[in-house]
This record gives sequence, C-alpha cells and structure tokens, in this order.
Amino acid sequence: MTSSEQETQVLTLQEPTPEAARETIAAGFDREALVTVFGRCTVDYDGRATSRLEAGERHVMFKPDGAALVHTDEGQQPVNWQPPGCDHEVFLEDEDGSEDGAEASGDAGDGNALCMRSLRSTPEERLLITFEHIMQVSTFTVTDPSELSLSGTEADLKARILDEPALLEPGFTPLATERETPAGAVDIYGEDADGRTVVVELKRRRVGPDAVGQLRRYIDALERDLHADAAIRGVLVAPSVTERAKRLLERDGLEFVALEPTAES
Amino acid sequence: MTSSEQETQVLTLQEPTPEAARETIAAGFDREALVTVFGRCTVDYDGRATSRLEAGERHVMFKPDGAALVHTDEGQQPVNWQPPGCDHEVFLEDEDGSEDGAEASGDAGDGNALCMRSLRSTPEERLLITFEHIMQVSTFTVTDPSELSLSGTEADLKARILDEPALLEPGFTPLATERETPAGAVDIYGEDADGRTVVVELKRRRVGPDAVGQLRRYIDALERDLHADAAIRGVLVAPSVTERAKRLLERDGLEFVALEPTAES
DNA sequence: CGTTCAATGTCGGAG
DNA sequence: CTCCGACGTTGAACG
Repeated sequence: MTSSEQETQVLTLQEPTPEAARETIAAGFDREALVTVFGRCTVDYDGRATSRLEAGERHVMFKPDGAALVHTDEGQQPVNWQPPGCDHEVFLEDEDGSEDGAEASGDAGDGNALCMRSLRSTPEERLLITFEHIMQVSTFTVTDPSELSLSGTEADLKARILDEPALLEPGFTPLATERETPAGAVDIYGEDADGRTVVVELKRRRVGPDAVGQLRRYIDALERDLHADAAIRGVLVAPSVTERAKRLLERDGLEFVALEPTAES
Repeated sequence: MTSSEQETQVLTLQEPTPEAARETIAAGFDREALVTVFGRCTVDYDGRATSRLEAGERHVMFKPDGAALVHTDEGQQPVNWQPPGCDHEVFLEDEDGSEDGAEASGDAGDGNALCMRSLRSTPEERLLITFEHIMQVSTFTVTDPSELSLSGTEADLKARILDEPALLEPGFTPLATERETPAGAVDIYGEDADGRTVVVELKRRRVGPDAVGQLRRYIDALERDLHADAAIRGVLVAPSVTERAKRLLERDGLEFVALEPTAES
C-alpha cells in the first residue's frame, strides 16, 4: 500500500488495468472503505429471483457494511443490488472462465475481466458483476457521525393525538398505545365521551382499502376477545381516504377523521 | 470546456475549490452526465415529510433523469434522495447566506459553501445539500443499451398456473386473468371440477395477513356483484404462509396452495 | 392526474 | 432467526 492510500480519504484510478483495479478494490474492502467502480459490465443475480443484465456502462458502489448497488443513468432505484451484510470479493477471470487470484501467473492479465461477487445467506443470494472495461475506480474513507432527524411520520401523528385527544373528537380518552390483539397491535386504544371502546388506526398519508382491512381485523379480534356486547367503534385517522376505502368504511360501519401528521404551518 | 471533457467519458477533480467544483458540476448537468460529489455536507429535505442531516461525509449522485441520491457508509437505501424528474442546480453561497451565481464577484470564493438544490412539484419537494468540504467531483457519460431481464416474479407464477392449471388442483379451469371487481382485479378467475367459481390470489413469496385480506375483499365484492347463491371459493397461491395468515384463512373459509413462481431446478 | 397493486421492495422492532 | 407493519416506500399499469 502506498502512503497516499493511508493519508488521503479518497483514492482514484482512471482507466486502470484489471490487475491495478483488483488490487485497489481489494485494499478498499480490507480498509472498510466505500468503493465505487465505473465501467462497462454485465450483471447476474440469483436468489429471491433471477436476473441478467447485458453489457452496458454502470456505476457500482460497495459499502463497508456489505451492501452493493449497481446504478444505470436512470432511476432512483439501482438496477441490481445486494443488501447490507454481504461478503464481497474481487478477482480476475481468464477468457476461459477460470479465476485468477492475486497470485496470478506473471503476465498481469490485461485482457482479463474484473469480477466482483457479493454473497449472502438466508436467503441465499448471489450477485456477480463482470467488467470488460473499467474507466474509474475510487475508494472513499467515510466518517458520518450524524443521524437523520425526520418529522411528519406516523409517530408524529400519534404524538399529536395523544397530546390533544380532542383532535380525534371531543371527549375522546386514550387508554393505551400499541395495545396487543390477536390480529396485531392497535395504534391507539381508548374510549369516547359515552364510555364506548374506540380503536384508532393511524396513517400518515392518504389511505386505501388495506388500512380499512387492518382496522377491521383489530375490531373483530377485540370483539371476540372482550365478548363485547356493545359494538367497538373503529376510527381511521389520516389526511384523506380513497373513494374505494371510503365505501369500505361505510359498509363496515367504521369512521374516518381527517388529520395531518403535523400541524399546518 | 476543455477538450478532455469532450473526449473522455469520465472527468474527475480531487479536492477542488468550490468554484471549480461548481463549474464542473454545472457542466455535467448541461451535458446530461451522471455527476457524483463526495465530501462533508449537510442535507435538508422538505416535502412529504421534513428531515435534516447534520454535517458528515457522504457520497452524492445526480442522474441525468433528475434523480438525486445521498449515500452514507451504510444502508442499501440512500439517507436522502429525490426522485427522477427533478431540476438540479448548483451554486455557491456566501457565509451570510446569499447566493453567488457564476457571475460572482472577482474573488473566486474559496471559503464559500457549495450548494446543490433539487426541486420537484406535485408534490412540492425540496432537497438542499450544502458542502463545506469537497473531496471529489466526478462526471460520467453513461450509455446503457440493456434492459434487465428478470424471472421469478408473480407474472411467472401466473404463467405457470395458466400453462398447467392442475398445479392449482385437478379439474381447475382458468376463465380470466385480471378480472375486474369493485375491490380491484382478481389475479386468476376460474371454476373447479364441480363448476364452482374460484378466485385465485397469487403471491411470489411467503404471505402474511395482508394477502388474506386482499383475497377476502375480492370474494366479498364478487358475491355481492354476482348475487351468488353458492359460495365462491378463494384460493391463495404462494410458496408458503405465516401462522397468522393461516388462521385467518381458516376463519374465512379460504384455501391455500403451496407453489413457487418457478419450477424447482 | 389519481387509484391500485407488485417488489429481489427495504427497514426497524418485537418475539 | 421469523413475523409484522411503516415507509418521504418506488414503480408500473390502467382509467
């Protein structure tokens, strides 16, 4: 390893030979660096599904946590990937398909393909990227002490109602959050001004039929569990509701309250 | 623009001044190149939610289609992002917060922060990345002619059953796919050996309670629609089913058939 | 546009 | 590990 690799956080090779690329990438893996490779490659995946991507130019990123990402020029999502926790390896492959290790025979194998493999178990998944032309290799030493602070989530909506239960309806009293039922945990469990049990399901944005089904399951489970004579009220809280979901709510005798996760500014 | 920018597909600056970085990034946007920036930055997002990320080292990618991705050293998902279709801009900001355009005053503003903004409407969303230290800027000209070929999807599972309906059960006859109901489209609609209507819901992998709710909605909708006297059979097809979902199936009188999206090899 | 549903969804938390 | 539900889910297909 040269001194520059130790002293700088970024190391970049332009148009490296396959062997030079292999060496730098392998050192990057060892150092727990973030490694990027840009060039012309094919990609094969086999695991939860199976895919193949023919030759094209792509940007590949390997993270120190074991994640791998293959990006094309379009799309927010990578065209292929591997989740964190995978093991990465890099090696050269001869034209006949045999693998060349670092201890490759004298000739540096300029005509060889650079292969990068990412493996995982449970479930078994394999990603193989084969570069026929490497235009850039970079390794980055990353230090990121900060956590993302996010607001406007379902947790914010819950806090908002617990802080001011009248936002649901006057006289509403929360009794528990995440109350367990055989069908799962109810977001907010409480009672109304008349003492009737109320089950509240929260959604941070416009809801479809799935949320109604979820709410209905909670109520069914509770009515069986509590042998309730008086029907339990079910209230869906969200900014808005689709037409289909609205009809399902009416059919099942459930209610809807419009509320945003954060107060309007 | 120098000749190298036109002739090479990859252009990289190491430890550039903010103004040099701004110029190269702006040129990259104009060329519809894929642009990456690595350095120490803060990130602010406001739109469907609100988030802030304090200073740390991150890898940022801007794609020609308008997507933006901010990656830390961990996670498959970017810590912040913007979907395709956004407008990107890059500019320098003085310490007082005022923006400096390309026509900035004579002093090249070495102490200034490099800002990159990505904007979108419907919904209104803003991403602002402020770099206090830029270690690398790269622009890549990407050509990728290939499409991903993927197998093992729900479509494969459907094709498998349509090709060999007996995989569902002997005597099953598919009559329609994507048959519309008030609750959405049924994956496969058919009848069994006794002429009873069968609704089939397909899932490419192990299913939980949500899939049971989906199947139940279809059956309820069809029974109302057809005023069916004889009950409609509902069959969930998936590789396997969770315990909770199994109980829900039994409770609702629905059936389960174990089947993989592709034949075992 | 809005609605619906699949996805190699990913991710985090609980059991 | 599995199960479960949220997510700034993303993405595509369709009305």
